[in-house]
Amino acid sequence: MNLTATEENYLKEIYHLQQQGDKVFTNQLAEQLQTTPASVTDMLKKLHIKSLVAYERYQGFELTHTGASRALEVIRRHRLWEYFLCVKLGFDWNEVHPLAEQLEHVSSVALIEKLDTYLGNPQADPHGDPIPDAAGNLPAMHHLPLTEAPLQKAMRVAAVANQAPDLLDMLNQLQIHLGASITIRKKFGFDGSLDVLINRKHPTILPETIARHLFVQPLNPRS
Amino acid sequence: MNLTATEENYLKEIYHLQQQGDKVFTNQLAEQLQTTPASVTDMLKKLHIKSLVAYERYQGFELTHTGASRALEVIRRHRLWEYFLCVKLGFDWNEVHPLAEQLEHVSSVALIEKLDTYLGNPQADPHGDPIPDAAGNLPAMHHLPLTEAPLQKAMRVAAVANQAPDLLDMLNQLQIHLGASITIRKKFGFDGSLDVLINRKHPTILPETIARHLFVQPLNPRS
DNA sequence: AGTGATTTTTAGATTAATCTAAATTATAAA
DNA sequence: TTTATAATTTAGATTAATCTAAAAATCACT
Repeated sequence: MNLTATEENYLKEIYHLQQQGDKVFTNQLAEQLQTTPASVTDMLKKLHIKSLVAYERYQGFELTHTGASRALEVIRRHRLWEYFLCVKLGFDWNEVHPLAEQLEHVSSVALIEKLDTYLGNPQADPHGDPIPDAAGNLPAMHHLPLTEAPLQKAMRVAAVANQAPDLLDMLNQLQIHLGASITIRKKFGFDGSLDVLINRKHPTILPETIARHLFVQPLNPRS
Repeated sequence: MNLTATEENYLKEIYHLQQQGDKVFTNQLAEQLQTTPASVTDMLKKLHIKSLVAYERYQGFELTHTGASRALEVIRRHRLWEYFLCVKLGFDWNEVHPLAEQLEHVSSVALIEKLDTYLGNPQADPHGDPIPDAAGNLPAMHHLPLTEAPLQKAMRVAAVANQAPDLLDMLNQLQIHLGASITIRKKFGFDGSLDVLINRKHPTILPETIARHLFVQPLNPRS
């Protein structure tokens, strides 16, 4: 069955929220989608009837198998377009999210498969987020949050877990891009801030609010 | 002011209908948009209030200067996406129209300008239709309909004035693509059918219903 | 277990786009 | 110039998505 752009957005957000704690709640989703709890309830009833979410009033909800698979299709489209916008059209990584939000709702299997081929079947989008394949499988990523990385060990930035343009803009300033090297020199107990070396050259204090969104991997990953 | 996808579609169709006879009428537009005359009237009132069409009840209507300029923006986006789909993604010219109908409504000036640059500022889409520049100027094309081309003279196919997949499919079969050569050997007075030579090799009878949609130019155009 | 605060849902409207059926205006032909 | 036909508009509903305000359910704490 065909979904509206709005329905697709709901599924996508529910999917993302499920990544941290399996049940999702009305207010949580309303905030994420910048809408009211009442609107969320309305939409949930509809998605429930379509068997895309498992929903019981007042009890929270989660995607059904079908719902998750539809969500992954949208995420696949979103990330492929982001990749296209950066790599082919030369957009900066902090500009592509809102454009991909629009492009992801263009519905055509043939279009996405040809785009994927044209781009060379990329594994991750410009923020390092994995791109599901046509069957909905997510390539495994071996990341850990920078806040949990070992001290004194150079790590490679592999993903940024937040698309906020302001964050990406700040990372640009700090010369932190995908592939950049970060070495933690000291962790401050007071607020979790990190004293780091960026690209083996620039010492910087990284607030925990930033570090939390950075995902890294060892410089020579084997597994 | 921002327009909805529906409003953009109305403007685009009005623009196309104005190309043949300046005033446009309700039923005409309703048929083109596959909707009812009542819906057209509703929308016209809205577009009139927004100063995009000059409209007086029962008297037909036409685009204002602003309306025409907005229509050309949509046409520009449509044709650039068609070009992208054919040239970069490898779609066939008879498949791209419905996809471009969706992509054309993604609104971002930056996106279209980067796409245009990436494609090398093409002058025409895969059907030979000229692509307006960012300022809304249409590159002049020097075409004439095949039905009015001289006899015994090899002509180059420069445009197809109808996107119907069935027509394009038929042209594929006949080996008529953009750039193909057509020589009219005889014109039948009975129904206007043409006896032609395609690509200097294949003699074929071309019904007037097909010929009407083909636009050609002399093989070595100077002007 | 009782109660106050929080979360969620319902009730009732609103806006954009659409439709059908009825009424109105224009047009063309006798 | 009347009148039948065709084109267009209006009136009144419908559907999807949204909202505010009020009601209901759950939760958390004493």
